Amino acid sequence: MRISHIMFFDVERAKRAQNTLSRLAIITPLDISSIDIIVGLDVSYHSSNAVATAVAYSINRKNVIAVEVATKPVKVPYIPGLLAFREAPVMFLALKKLITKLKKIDVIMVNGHGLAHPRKCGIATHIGVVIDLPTIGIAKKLLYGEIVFVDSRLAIVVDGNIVGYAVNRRGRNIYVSIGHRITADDALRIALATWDVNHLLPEPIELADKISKEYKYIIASNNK
DNA sequence: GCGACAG
DNA sequence: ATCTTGTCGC
Repeated sequence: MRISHIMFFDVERAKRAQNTLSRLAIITPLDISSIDIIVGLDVSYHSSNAVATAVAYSINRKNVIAVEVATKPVKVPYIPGLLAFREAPVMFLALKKLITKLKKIDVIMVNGHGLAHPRKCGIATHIGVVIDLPTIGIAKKLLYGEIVFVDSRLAIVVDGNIVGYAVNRRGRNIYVSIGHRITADDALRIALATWDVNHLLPEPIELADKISKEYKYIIASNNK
């Protein structure tokens, strides 16, 4: 039996890349009033294929504007802290398809963390820095950081700084963190502005997750 | 060495 | 993430 190339992933090199990318992450306020199009990014799997879905959601119209799906054989194992090297490549494929069909994108929401990460470079920050657009990380579980009560809110603190907030939904916490070109407060405002009270996740991510699972068999078989 | 560990 | 029926609880 031949050794799978999945074993040749260079962990130390990946961590060095994250340290480099994290230094390029920018924390800055957004003009909330002009924000409209939020893109949600998520990935599902079918056998050895990753299926990424990019959903463009309009805050003003409270509706989906466009959807694009992309697939790619998975070549990197899942290692906590290094998720971006497994999922970002296929997310970029779906994102590029979507960008060619839209006038503009205001913010991108990624399923995963941003600065709430051991090297301050979760997948949301990784993607944001690479394409230089505002990004927000949305995760169902905490990976890194401390939860601290600040002004009656649950703040995610890393190295003494608030990098995001935990939002209680359906009795469990959902973690919203800074990805790139945004502040923790603005990330929270935008997440709440797109959050359907009946759903566990903000709508762009909720929809990307559902659509990705809905089409993975069709897309994956179409990929053979 | 031990435990934790996004999707 | 994914493999999966019934089942406990609001």
